[in-house]
Amino acid sequence: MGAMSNVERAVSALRQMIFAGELPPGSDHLESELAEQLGMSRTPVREAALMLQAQGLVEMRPRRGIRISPVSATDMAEIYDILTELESLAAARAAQAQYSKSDLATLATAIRDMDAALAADDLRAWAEADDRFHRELVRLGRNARLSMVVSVMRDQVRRARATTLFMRPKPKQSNEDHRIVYQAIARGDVQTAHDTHHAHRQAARDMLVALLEKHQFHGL
Amino acid sequence: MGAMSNVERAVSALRQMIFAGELPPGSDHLESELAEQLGMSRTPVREAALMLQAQGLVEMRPRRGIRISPVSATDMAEIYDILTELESLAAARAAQAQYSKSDLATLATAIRDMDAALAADDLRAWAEADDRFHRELVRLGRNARLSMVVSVMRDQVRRARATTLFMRPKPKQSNEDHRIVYQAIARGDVQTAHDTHHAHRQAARDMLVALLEKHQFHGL
DNA sequence: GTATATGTTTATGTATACATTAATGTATGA
DNA sequence: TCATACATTAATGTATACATAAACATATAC
Repeated sequence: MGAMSNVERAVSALRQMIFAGELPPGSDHLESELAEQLGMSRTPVREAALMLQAQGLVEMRPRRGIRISPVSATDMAEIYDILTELESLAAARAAQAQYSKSDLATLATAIRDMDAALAADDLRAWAEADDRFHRELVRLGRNARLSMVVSVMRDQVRRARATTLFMRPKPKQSNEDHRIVYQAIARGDVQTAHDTHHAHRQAARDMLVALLEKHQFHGL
Repeated sequence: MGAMSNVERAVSALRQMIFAGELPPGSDHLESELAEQLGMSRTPVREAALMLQAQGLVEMRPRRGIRISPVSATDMAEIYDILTELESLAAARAAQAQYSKSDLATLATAIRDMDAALAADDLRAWAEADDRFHRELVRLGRNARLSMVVSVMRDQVRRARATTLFMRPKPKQSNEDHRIVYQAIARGDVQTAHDTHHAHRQAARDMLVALLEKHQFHGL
């Protein structure tokens, strides 16, 4: 029925704990501890940790336990550089694909939700809709591997957001950019879709890196 | 001494077998079979398979065994699209970094080796030097995550090369491109480095995809 | 002959036991 | 006091045993 293996349970539980900050960046955890917490044996925990390690969320170090990977300003710069290139390509491909208005409904909804969240000053809701927009954008680019890579990178960004979301300036220009990208895709303007999104992500990168550097989240 | 775990041994053995074609694309293998072949228990084989799965080399399907991932023309298009963007970024960053001639020695050597291999009509040697060039280029871009992603993608390309290397036209333009990229990096010409490499990879993509499509390597 | 239900097989998912080995603590000597 | 060698500890790496559940085959009904 609820055909979900313990490994899957462990993966999503650990992810949740990491994103919630319950397992703080840089902290170490024994396989046996985590296994007990999750009510299962070490085996599925180990396998889950291997998967999360492949996604850069944890590092398994011999005899030191499972370390929750820290995210430094440098890391964030690396990640955003990758996101910038790959998402821009996805935007270009989406524009090339000649999608109909109804194909783009999810994008449009996300944009409206961001507007609403911003008007209501609800940053959490904004971040959620922003995620939704970017995920859908990449999906429209129709490259399964690219989607995978981007989603792994976005996971790592998400972890820093607890820190950055309430320190960064209100994302006003951001919504403007999204709208331009959306319209470019709708009318098949490949260049504009690509370049606008590229600039959008690059701006976000510079802002976030500066923020993290300023607040000395270097090794955290 | 030779501190190498069975998991590591399993990973490199399986990689070798996959690249050598000993485990053909699309074939299925039981954990227990592989374990016996490698002279170890299922546990390290399973862990190795999980890692290779994260890199897209195999797929673990419940009760069907470990499947060696096939690489179709569509897959190749996806992979090259990613390689194109990320390697071009690396080229741009390398040009930005103002490397000295001696920093670029490895690149230069790779180019010379490609020339020599081409003159001697030794395609294997050419492919090896070509790999070396691209690996070094990415390294010079100084983005650890990007290097990782690119290396995973390149592994998948390598698997198709057994098929494509001797069917494709002689890589003559290729060497020309490499030289232009090298010179652009050496003089700090970011735009040329980026654009030339971008076009270089895109041309390779189109050629390879056409080749694979023609020879109906769709599901293989 | 087809389709459904039932039984059998068997590969995997998980738990557990054990071997290995790195890290820590202790003692000895200078 | 400090350094080195040794013993101890304990976490991981690996093997193994077993429960589970999917795939296959068989049989039965229509």
